[in-house]
Amino acid sequence: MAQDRVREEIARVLSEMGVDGHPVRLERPNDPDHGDIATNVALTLAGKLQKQPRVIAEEIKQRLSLDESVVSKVEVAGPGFLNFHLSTLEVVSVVADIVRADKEFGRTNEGGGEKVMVEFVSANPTGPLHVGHGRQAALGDAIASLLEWTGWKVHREYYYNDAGGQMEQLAQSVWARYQQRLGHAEPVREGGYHGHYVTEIAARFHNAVGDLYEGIASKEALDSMRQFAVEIIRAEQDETLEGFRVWFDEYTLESTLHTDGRVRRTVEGLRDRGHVYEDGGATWLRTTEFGDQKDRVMLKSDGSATYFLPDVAYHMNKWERSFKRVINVQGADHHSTVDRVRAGVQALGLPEGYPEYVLHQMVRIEREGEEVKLSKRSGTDMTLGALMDEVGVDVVRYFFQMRKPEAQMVFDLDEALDRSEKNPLYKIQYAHARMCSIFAKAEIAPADVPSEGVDLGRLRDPAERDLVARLAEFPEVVQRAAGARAPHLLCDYLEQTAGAVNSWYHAGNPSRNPELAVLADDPDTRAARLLLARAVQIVLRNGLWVLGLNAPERMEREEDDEAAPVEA
RNA sequence: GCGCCCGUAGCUCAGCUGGAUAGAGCAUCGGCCUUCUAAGCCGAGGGUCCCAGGUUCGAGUCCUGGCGGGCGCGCCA
Repeated sequence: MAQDRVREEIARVLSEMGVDGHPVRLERPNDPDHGDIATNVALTLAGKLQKQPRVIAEEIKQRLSLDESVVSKVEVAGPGFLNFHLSTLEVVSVVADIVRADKEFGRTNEGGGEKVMVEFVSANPTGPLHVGHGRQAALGDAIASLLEWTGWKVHREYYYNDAGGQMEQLAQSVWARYQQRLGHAEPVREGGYHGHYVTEIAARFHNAVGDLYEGIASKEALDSMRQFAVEIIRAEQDETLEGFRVWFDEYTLESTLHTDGRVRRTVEGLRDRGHVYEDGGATWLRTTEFGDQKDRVMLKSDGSATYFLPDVAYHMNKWERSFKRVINVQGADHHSTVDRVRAGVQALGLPEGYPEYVLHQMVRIEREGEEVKLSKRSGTDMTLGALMDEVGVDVVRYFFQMRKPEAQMVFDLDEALDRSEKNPLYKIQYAHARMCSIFAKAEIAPADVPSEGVDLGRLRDPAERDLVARLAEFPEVVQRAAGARAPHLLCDYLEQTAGAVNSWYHAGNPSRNPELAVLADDPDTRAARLLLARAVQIVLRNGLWVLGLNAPERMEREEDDEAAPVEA
C-alpha cells in the first residue's frame, strides 16, 4: 500500500536527519486539494528541532525519494503539513483488490482469534421486550459482529435474572389476576406488573389448572404461577429476538448460580479475603476499597442475596470460562452496577476494569413530533415487537445502530416509515440495488464481472477517484468502529458512501450524460466502470451484512394500484 | 448534595488518537426532470460548536469551574 511506502520513507528521512523514534501520523485530509495522505510530523518536530515547521517540512520534502508512479506530488502546505498526492492509477487500483477479496473485504485480524464475550439484552423474564431492549439488541449484535470482522472469536450471551424479588412480584401479579378472574377482589400490589400480558397469562394459567388455587396463596401456588409465567414470557422474548434476527450462543440463568453453589462460594471467597463485614444484620462488601461511592449490602438481613452478588458470581464464572475480555451492553439506567460488579470481581483478584461496559441511553419514540409513550407496565406500551411490525426489522436495527450508544436518541416513526431515500437505510440499500440493476442491464452476474485485463486507468473522473478512495477506507472504518464499540461510525460511512455512489450513478444518466454512464459505449471504459460498480456493491453489501442488514438486489416497490379498485 | 452521560445549523445527529475554510440528512429556498427500474436529480442559504478561564504552534476535540437536560445514588433489579 502507498500508505506504508510513505510511512517507511518518512521514517528513513527522519533518521537521516538524526531524528529517531518520533511518531509519524498519517491522516486522510478532508479537502482533496490537500492530497491523499498528509502528515503533521514537521509540526510536531518543531519544538524538538527548534526550527520553523515549514522549514522542517521543506527539508523532509527535499530528502524524500518516492516512486512517481505511486506518489505524483508532495507539497508543503498551511502551517507545515506535508501533503502527498497519489497517482490516479495507484488510487484506483484498489478496485481490483476489493473485487478479489469479495466477501472477505473489510475483514482484518486484530483479535487474532482470541475469545471475547458480548453480553447483551439480558432482560428479566417479567414482561415483553420494549424498545430499549431493541436498541440494546441491535447495538450488541452489531458490536459482536464488528468484533468478528476484526478477528475475534465472539460469544454472544444472554443472562436471565430469573431469581430474586422481581420474580416474586411477577408471581404475585399473576396470582392477583387469577383470583380476580375467579371473582375475588385481590389487587396487584404496588411495584407489581400491571400489563395486559399478566392478565392473559393468568387466563391461560386458569385454563391449564382450573380453580385449583382459588383463594390459595401458598408457596406452591405462587411457584407454580411464576414458573408458568416465566416460561410464556421467555418464549415470547425469544420469538421477538428471533424475529429481530438476534441469536445467542448461550443463555445463563441466574437461578443456576444459586443452585450450583457459585453464589455461596463467592461469599466465602470475599469473606476469606477480608473485604466483608456485618452491620445492622446484613453482610456488606467493602466496595469503596475499589472505587465505589459507598459500600454495598450483598446479603440482606434475611440471608438472601442482593442482585449484585450473583452478578459478581456470574462474572467470576465468565472469567473462569476463560473470557479474559467481556463486553456488557447495558442500559445506562443500570450504570450503578458497574462499580459494584467491578469492585466485587476485583476483590476476588480479577484485574481492574473487568468487565468492559457499553452503556446506552434511553430511546424516545416520536410520531408527528409527539412522543409516543412507552410505559412498561401500563399495557399500552410500545414493545419491540410492535415497533418491528410497524416499520420493519432492517429499519429498526439500523435506526438503533446509527446513533452512538451513550447519547439519548429520538426514534422518528415518520422518518422510519418513509420509503424514499430520505430514509438513511433505504438510501444505502437503493445504492446497492442500483449496482445490481446495472449488472442485470449488462446481462452479467455480479460475480462474473471481469476483473482481469481491465484498464482501471479509465476511471479518470475525479468523482470516480474519490469514490474509490472512499471504498478503500472500509476496512479501517470497520476496525475503528469495532475498537470504539461504535456501530454508528460504520452507519455514517455507509450513508456517506451511498450518497457518493448515488451521485455517481445519477451523473451518468444515459439520457443526459451518456459518456458518464457506467454502461458507456467505449468497451474499456465500460469494463472499468463495471468493475467499480462491482466494488461498490461489495463494500455496501459487506457493510450491511456487518450490521446484520439485508443487501437487496432490488427494492420492492409498493404497487399502490394493487388494492385500490377504481370507482367508475 | 454526589456520580455517570449528553449539550455542534430551525430539527435529528456525525466529527477517527487536538490539525489546515466545522460536516450529513431532514426542513426551507431556487432550478431541472421521467430514469443504467427506483415518489427522482442539481444547487443555495443557514453556526458566538452552552458559557468562562486554562494547556499549545494549533481546541468542537484535552484540563478546571459554571449553566442546561437525562439517568443513577435501596437490605429493588
